[in-house]
Amino acid sequence: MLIQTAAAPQHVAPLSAVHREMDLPLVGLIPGQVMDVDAEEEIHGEGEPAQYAYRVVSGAVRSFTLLADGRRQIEAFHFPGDVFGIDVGTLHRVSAEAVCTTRLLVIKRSQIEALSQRDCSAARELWNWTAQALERARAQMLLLGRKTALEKVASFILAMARKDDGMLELPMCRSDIADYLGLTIETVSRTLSQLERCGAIALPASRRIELRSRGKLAALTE
Amino acid sequence: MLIQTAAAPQHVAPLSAVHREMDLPLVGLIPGQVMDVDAEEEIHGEGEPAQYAYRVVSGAVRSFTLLADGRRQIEAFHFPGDVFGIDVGTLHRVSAEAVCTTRLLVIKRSQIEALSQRDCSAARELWNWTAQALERARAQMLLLGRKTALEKVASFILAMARKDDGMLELPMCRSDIADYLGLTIETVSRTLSQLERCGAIALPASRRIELRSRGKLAALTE
DNA sequence: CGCAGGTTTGACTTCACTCAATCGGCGTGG
DNA sequence: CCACGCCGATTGAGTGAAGTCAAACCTGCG
Repeated sequence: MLIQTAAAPQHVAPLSAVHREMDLPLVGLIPGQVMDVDAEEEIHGEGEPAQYAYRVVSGAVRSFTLLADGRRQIEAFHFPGDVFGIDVGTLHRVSAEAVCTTRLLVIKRSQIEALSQRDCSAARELWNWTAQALERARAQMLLLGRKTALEKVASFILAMARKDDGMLELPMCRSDIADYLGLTIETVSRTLSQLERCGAIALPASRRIELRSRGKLAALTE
Repeated sequence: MLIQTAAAPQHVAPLSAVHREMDLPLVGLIPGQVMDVDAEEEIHGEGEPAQYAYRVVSGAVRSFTLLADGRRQIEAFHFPGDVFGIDVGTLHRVSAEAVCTTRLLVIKRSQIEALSQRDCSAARELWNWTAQALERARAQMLLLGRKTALEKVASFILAMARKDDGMLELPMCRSDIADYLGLTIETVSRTLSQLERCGAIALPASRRIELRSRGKLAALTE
């Protein structure tokens, strides 16, 4: 992390009130602090005390859980605007790492707690974030349990291309994609090549995907 | 459903205040109504307006989503005490059906809304239910994406045996288990037979599982 | 008793995994 | 500027875990 390497997030620079308000409606009532993390750096670990919650300003974050032998399931990627790390108990139930150089807003859990006890609309916003995460988790369960490799990769591309159109730049490597989709890197790679061959996408660079036919992709999504 | 067959849940009998309070701390402030549903009956459908939330009194419920071609992923089973059907938006994002004859407490969504705007602790409880569902969804994502058939079935048995010890009676059929674990009924059946052969469980009837060695099961869970 | 549904088992197939080799882009150093 | 090495990505060959299709088996019920 920027400036200091201590385990706990360090204050870097308070954001201007205007900027903060734009980025954090409601939860923005709490004075968040900016934190910069390098690529691959851990933000919080599974089982650690949940002292902070986070909002992505720029960059990307992966939340994941591990099995004893190291198999990894990435639960979600978090992009600018997304909130993560709000767990109900006192411990984080997943680990989170920066996928690339990432800037975060850090919010003290104790302040969230205090606010949500005073302000029902803040409590409601907390609920909203968790419900949104649940909604995504449900879609991911359907993908993991019932879709083929082709459908998984097509769904992934369409989900990542929500905002952009035509071209998208992936911040994560193949093994991140594989662990998100419940596949191996080889299968991800083969499937992307297959999508390129059939004209659905183009792959000008390994982390750049050009959408050639949204229709073909959508048809494969089932 | 009992008494009437209309799509909307029907009032049956108000529960005594004491009983209601025991079953529904906080959300119990709202006068819930009892509803009985038959096995296989739909409770709410995906995309329907979310007029009600539910709490299981007795029986079992499955929440699931479908792909266009009918492939099904069961997101969760709900047992006595569990709350389901609290979605944030105005529409249910999953379908719910009774696994067997089931008694539910039904709560009007509008009343939940109203209460959560007045009472921060009620809002917090709503958040809690959703967060609990998310927690389970995360564990299920790890299972679906990264566990083998043997690990999936062993995990399932251990999760179902949380309360009971030694013997457990499953309310659901093999295809429900298969759609919950991301497997086929044949694989579930074969895997159960395998667990019986290796002495981890006994299967005196198709829906009855006797735990013979929790250790062996746990070892297979990874 | 016989049917119907769910379940188990068997034989075979296939999709995705494993292992291994090769490719390609990028940064470093000669 | 080019050569080298590194690391992630791609591709290929072969394997294996789970799926498909199909038959047999319970078990409860009319």
